[in-house]
Amino acid sequence: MENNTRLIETLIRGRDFTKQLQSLLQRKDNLDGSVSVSVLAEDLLMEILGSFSGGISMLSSTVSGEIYGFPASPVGNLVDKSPEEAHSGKKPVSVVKERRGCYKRRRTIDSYEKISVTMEDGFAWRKYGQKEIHNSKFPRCYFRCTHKHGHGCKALEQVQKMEDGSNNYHITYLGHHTCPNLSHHGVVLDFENHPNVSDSPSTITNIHIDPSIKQEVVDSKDQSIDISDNVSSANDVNSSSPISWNEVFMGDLGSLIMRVDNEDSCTTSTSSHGYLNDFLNNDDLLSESLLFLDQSHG
DNA sequence: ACAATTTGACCGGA
DNA sequence: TCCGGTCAAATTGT
Repeated sequence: MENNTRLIETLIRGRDFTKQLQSLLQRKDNLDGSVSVSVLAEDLLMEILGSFSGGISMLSSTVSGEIYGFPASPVGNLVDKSPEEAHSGKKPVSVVKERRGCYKRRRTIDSYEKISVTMEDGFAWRKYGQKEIHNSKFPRCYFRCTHKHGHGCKALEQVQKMEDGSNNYHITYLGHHTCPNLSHHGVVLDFENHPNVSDSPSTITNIHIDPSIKQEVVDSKDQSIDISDNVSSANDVNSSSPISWNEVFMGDLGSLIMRVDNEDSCTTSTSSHGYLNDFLNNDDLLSESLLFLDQSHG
């Protein structure tokens, strides 16, 4: 219960920071020089991301501590290897046996997907695996946050090249960054025109999200996603589905901001800013999102 | 020397 | 048993 209070406080903090960022970005519209503004915005973004990540990880740790849990010392004893074992490519049986049950497969919660022209997203990722996927032309690459050890950050990323002939990547994010220094490695807000969104003078370009991005929450197999449909409809103002609150929480805030900005740049008739404003101004929606989080983790 | 990546084996859910 | 996610030794890069 005390945790819930802390969680709410944390999320409210995040909302307040987002309000500040919003007014900052609005102020930016009236300014031509945006260097100091973008620095401020970057700091605010860090605060926001920290608040949301903190709240989410609080919830994760209290409700389902094992979701992302890895055992502290999963590895078998390699010191006892005989010289023969050490030189053969094969691992000794004892080592293999001690690895049994050494990790738990994560559930497919706290994930969201997006399509992007680049794998670069401002976070520092380290590749830890690659797999050929059945019936897929391209392998899937597995990344974890570089700060997994330093800060215990449990964020994971899966990247697979799309088979539709484009050079887009299908990126799945699992978990949230809890490392504190995320945006200093490339998530920089600048407000120069992006070639693909030249209509908007206030486009955040250095977060790698393309205007065609459409993100979805995926928490069950039944919610299969036709990526190509989503990409095509993302630029269709009439079919563009409203962002939902679970998307707000499941996605990273950079994507959220890009999406809002993107729809703005597409001069959609329905003000997508409304969704952000709703979140910023409506305490009921905050409670609603908390309820959603509670359910999704239960 | 240390960090990052590659790659084949292991693991568990379906 | 299959398939995809993860581990960790070996290899490569800085």
